Amino acid sequence: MSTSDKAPYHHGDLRRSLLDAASGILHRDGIGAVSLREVARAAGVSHNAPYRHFPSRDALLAGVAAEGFGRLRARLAAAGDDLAAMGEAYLAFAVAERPCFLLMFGSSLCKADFPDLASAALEALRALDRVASGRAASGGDACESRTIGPATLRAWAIVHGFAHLVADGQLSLEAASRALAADGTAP
Amino acid sequence: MSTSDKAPYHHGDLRRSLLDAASGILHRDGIGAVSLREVARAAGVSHNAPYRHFPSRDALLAGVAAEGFGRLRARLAAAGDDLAAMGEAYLAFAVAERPCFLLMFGSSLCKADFPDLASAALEALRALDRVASGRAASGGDACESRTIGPATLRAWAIVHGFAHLVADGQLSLEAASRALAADGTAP
DNA sequence: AGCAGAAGTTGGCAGTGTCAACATCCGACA
DNA sequence: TGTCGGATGTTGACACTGCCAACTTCTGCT
Repeated sequence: MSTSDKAPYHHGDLRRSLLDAASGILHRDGIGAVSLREVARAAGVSHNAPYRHFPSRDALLAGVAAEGFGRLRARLAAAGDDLAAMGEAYLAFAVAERPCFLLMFGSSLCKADFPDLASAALEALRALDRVASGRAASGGDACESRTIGPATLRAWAIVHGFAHLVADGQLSLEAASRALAADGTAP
Repeated sequence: MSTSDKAPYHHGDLRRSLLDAASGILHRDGIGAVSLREVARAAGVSHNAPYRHFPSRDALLAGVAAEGFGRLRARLAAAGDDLAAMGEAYLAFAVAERPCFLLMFGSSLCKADFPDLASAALEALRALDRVASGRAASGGDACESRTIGPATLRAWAIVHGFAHLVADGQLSLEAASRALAADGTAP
């Protein structure tokens, strides 16, 4: 409606608009407020248009979550090869994008149902893995979760635990950040 | 309908029945299936009866979650004063009561809205705190989360992180358990 | 030029949470 | 003992949701 003044053929790029609208509502009003119809309304289309791009509400949410993992990955990558910095970045993401973080790691979406989501998640964690298992140095018996090393697992659990506690409001970012730094992601 | 054959006055003890029914549905079909109407149906009352005992669906879920924290507390207490055992117990709870665990630590319930829930949660963690901060031995500058010590925070974050990863199906219980033991809840 | 199919719309159904008004039954008080 | 207040449970309704089916409109390709 801004780039073109002629109301393009159909819409131009719904799907993108839907993802953006959903993301906006998610951050503004929480996951409970993200209904297919509300999203459609926000995108200016009829209540059934989303079904041409997403087979279900959960599929839309999975799309939003997958993009969230993309942003998380970017943040982790920006932290370079410093494990501690990555932990900070993880935490910062959980705070800055709390609703999305909760969506990404919440139970509402079964990752098995959405391969794209699962791979986006794995992709994000791989950054963490690269650094953490490089740091491990010692032996390398691949843990049974074959794509992620044991050192990563430990680092991930700590950071993820703090992130959840912060996201749940049970802990302040400062306290978590301090505890994280003191803990020894760098033992 | 079993203890009395006469269909008692009103119901006897709805609220208890509602909590049980909700808990049953939660564990059987997941949180999405726990609707006020379904719970009422399972308890054999009309769709509006629950409102005499819970002001909203979330309040019912908060009640279920609070009882979950009670059971978690019992498990932690049963682990005695052994921090490692408590970690195992925490993990075991997350697996055995996965749906309830996800409800308890999920984002759907805002603890600020349900004081009973919040206090039940705190009560459960206090057991962890007692042992962990006893273990800390060193200085004791109370962390800003004044009811929980910093040593607890760290232990909690690790255990909680693993529990979430397991509950999300991203990690097997065995792997988490192994990593947890190796990690050093006993540094 | 015209057509197959993608993209979007209208209408409808079953299910939900919540509110309001009504019925029933217990316990307390006269 | 009889009656009445309030707690408990019921019926009915409303707005909202996800999803399905049938219909229209537009597009890119032959």
